[in-house]
Amino acid sequence: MKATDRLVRVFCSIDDPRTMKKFMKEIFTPSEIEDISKRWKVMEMLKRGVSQRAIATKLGVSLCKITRGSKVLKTGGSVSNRILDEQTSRR
Amino acid sequence: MKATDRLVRVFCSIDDPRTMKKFMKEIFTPSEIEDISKRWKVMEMLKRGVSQRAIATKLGVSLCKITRGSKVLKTGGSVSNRILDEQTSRR
DNA sequence: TATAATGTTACTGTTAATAGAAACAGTTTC
DNA sequence: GAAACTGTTTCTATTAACAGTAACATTATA
Repeated sequence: MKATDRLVRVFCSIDDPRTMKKFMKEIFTPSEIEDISKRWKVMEMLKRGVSQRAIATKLGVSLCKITRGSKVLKTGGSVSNRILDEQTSRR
Repeated sequence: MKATDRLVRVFCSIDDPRTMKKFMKEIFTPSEIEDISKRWKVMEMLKRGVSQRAIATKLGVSLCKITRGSKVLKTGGSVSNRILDEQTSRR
């Protein structure tokens, strides 16, 4: 099995948020954590219908990053899209 | 709750490897996935007692990256360390 | 239809991770 | 104790993600 798949399984095996956060701090650099958190926030805001320029201004993020997130959400079978849907409907 | 913590919870909520891999491809760039997979592989090899120079040669990875992984494993309460321990003992 | 708002793409400079290499420290082995 | 091996740190150059900005495309609206 490839290293990527083994890592995927490790992520799957962790279900406690505290442990997950600790693990992420071990395997990601601080700026990577910042980056991916921002990417997720972009996704959340796109899903809420906030305009790309408003997101850019509010988060201090460039448009290229947002377009990237936008494409993911439009992709068929997007996991991010499904998760955000579930979160919204649960409220 | 901060975006980082929300993202952490999303990771925790996924337990199917196929879904996890798909999600990671959505939120990480291809080179980031390459990078973190290599970091994990470094950890695995360090844990097996492979010398840092042997790892560097085999994986085409610089020593600074390996020292980074080495420090994580030595840290008290390292999640990576515990997971690798569990994997080893299970075989 | 003209204008405004929004989405998308392209370009340049910046920044963080890290490769590659060298140097130094500690340990082992002879 | 000298030589070899291993771990760690430091330095410079490279690379990918991305900020900032502008340009272009599409859609909405007045």
